[in-house]
Amino acid sequence: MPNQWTNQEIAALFFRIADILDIQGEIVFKVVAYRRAADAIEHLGRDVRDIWQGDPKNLRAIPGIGKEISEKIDEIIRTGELEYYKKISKGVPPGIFDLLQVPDVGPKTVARLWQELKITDVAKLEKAARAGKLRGLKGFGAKSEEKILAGIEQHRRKKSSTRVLLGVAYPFAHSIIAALRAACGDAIQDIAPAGSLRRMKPTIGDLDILVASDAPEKIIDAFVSLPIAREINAKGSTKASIIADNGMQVDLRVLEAKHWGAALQYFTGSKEHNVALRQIALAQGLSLSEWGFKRVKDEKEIFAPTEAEVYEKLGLQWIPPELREASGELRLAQEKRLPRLIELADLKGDLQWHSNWSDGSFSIEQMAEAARARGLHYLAVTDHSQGLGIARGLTPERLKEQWKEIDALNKKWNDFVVLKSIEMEIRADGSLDFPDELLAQFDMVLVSTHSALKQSREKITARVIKAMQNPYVDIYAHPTGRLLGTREESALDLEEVFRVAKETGTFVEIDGAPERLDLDDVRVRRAREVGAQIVIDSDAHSPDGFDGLFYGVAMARRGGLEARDVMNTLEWKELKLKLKRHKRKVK
DNA sequence: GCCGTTTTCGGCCCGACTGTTTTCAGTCG
Repeated sequence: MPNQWTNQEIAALFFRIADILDIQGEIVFKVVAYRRAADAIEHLGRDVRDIWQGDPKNLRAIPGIGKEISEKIDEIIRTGELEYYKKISKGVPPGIFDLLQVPDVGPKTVARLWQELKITDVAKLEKAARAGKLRGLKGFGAKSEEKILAGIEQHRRKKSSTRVLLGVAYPFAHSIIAALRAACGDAIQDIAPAGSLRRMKPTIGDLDILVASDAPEKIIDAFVSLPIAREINAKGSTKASIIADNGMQVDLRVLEAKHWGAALQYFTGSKEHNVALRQIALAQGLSLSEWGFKRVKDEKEIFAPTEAEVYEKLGLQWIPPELREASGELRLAQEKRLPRLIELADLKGDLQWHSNWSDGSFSIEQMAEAARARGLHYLAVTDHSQGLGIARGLTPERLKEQWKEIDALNKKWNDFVVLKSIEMEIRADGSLDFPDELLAQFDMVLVSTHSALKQSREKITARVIKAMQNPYVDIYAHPTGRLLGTREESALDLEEVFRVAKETGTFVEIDGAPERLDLDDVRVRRAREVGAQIVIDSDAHSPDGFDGLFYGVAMARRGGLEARDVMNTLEWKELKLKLKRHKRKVK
């Protein structure tokens, strides 16, 4: 029986090996190789055993994994241990790794602190710095001590603060942009968020905002004078950094319009995408930086005023920011085969949201009018079923009352329809909250789990699969059950779930609620590869909550989905034909 | 350690900043 190391655990081990080699002064390329391999495993989207299948050679299909590392993974899967790690980690104090996390303390510094001063954790480092003992090291002065103490302080702050949800950071960034536009008017030639926000990652660390302007002082002054600026970290002639009143760090950079394209590309990242892009540039005799291109042979500068020109110059299609994670997008752009990503406007309906019949705050009519105003054509009401008592889950009796209300409402519009659905609880034993006779009367049925989320992989997977095999179950919602920053994913075997979803014709959901964003990009990509059909829902509990569709679409875009991959881009009339219950009828 | 329409050996992204240096090493993003 193979042991159950997760991808994340295997990745963490290789990251740790990289740190040890780094401190030991191993050549950086070897260190980088381990980090690249760790990163690849972390973002695989499927269990590494599925690729392994008993033969380490299979693993070499994964970019960044060659002979040595594939054999190490093989050893970990087979034995649950890694001799090489035991060997190199011998005698390495565990506090060393925390030291590496302190800003301005890198592997070289850690090695010297450890060997020359016997400093093996952050507490000892702080003590030594305060006592003025670091300046004894060659190349260290009083300023180095100050810098390290400041770094320790920052490290502590960072450790205690969590990343901010995309659903919070996105509107916040755009409010800053609006405020700068209002304050600076024509002085702003262009302005955009960069970094992980522009790539629409589920959580955001710092905000990066880029401005093209000929009057940088004016922009910088306006920025540090914003009412939301609680502290000013740095203020120079072309960049500034503040801590906002919500605790987020916001960095602003101002540059000339001729550098805009290269700078926007550079600051959007990801780092891995940029590294790969520069390699492509180099192969064409071009050196790429945030300032533009430089021809290697004669150092001639070539500007890229727009981002499209950066990619075009390299013979690539422009790559949407959501895809820039070095997960195959560059090859697709070279072959001019990038997907035409889904957009918010492609969605015709929302298949999960809640009214005041259960734990929502607004009536079905209020929610429907809000959705209609956003351009949607249908909504499937999905209040909770009785099994979720805490959310005032519906009994069959109350359900019948709700249906009367829905029937009456549907007389109101001829361009909009409210459908009868339910968010039905899959009980811990895999049984469902309602009998099939009742399920048959819904327009569609969505299922999910809210309890016993810590069941073993086997148990929870079997539970979900059993539900998906029910002929009246149409959608499996927020599959992993994660709550960002609050609750880990369940141990569910998603590969198996996607496979069964395809086989049974059950849709899997991307839940766009900002605290969920479940599925994430990696899983979305894998779901499509396996052949599962996907829907995007808001899980709204109020009219504002329909913003969840926008964030859900962002996850779909990150996962490379086109409109045709998402079932609720269809009008209800067409979607209906895709449901199991209808397919069965026409057979 | 990985990888190959310039290579199975010899490369492996780029620039800025900092502090301590008289030319550079380390760190960061």
